[in-house]
Amino acid sequence: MKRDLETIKYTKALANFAKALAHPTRIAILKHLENQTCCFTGDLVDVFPLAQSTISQHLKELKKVGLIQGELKPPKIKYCINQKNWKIAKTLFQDFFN
Amino acid sequence: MKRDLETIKYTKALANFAKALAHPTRIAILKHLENQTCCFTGDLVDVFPLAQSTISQHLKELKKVGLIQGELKPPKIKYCINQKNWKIAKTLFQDFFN
DNA sequence: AAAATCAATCGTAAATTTGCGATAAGAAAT
DNA sequence: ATTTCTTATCGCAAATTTACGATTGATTTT
Repeated sequence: MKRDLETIKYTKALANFAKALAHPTRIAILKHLENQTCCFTGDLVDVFPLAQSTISQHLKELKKVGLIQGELKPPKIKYCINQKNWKIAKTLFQDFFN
Repeated sequence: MKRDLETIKYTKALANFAKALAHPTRIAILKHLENQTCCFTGDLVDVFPLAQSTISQHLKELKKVGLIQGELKPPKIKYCINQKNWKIAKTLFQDFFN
């Protein structure tokens, strides 16, 4: 194997997405967002048996990797899947598994 | 969302696979195994700038989640992709991304 | 039988992750 | 202006992950 820069970049990108998916709660949040189109932090706090701060932290991670985005609807925040990055992640995983 | 037992089981399984993929080295090891069909621990130690014990640890994680399997070829061990579980992981990710 | 080879495991340190309660920050409603 | 509502952030503890060198165990070669 060559392990050139392109390969390493691709590998890191995939590992980053995988890391974001590496927790059941974050998987469930994304599934929820897929079904509901969008939702507020509070909705998730009602669904999952976790503290509000914990949910917020998971949302932060998903936002950091770009899988979701938050839209200000004061005083709430509406979270949605970031379709562009979602597609990128999908493609990376598809390619990885052939 | 229902969050029934089936859903939770599926979610945990996917998160587990994701966790195994959540490190660039493990992604690269799997890619390497895909290309080479199979290989020995020592081959990987030559490819990656990591200690032998570290590579061994990553292999252990991949084995734990079932993505690879080791066949004894004394004094070496030949590692291969576990095709059955690979397919399962592939399907889980495919379903997840629709 | 002794030395060499290969890979797993142990022990340990540093970094990261996960979870919580408490607090802060922002806008809306009173 | 004060209170209320919603969510982010801080500070902290516990658990997990990552990496390494050293050691061990098993097998092969000498």
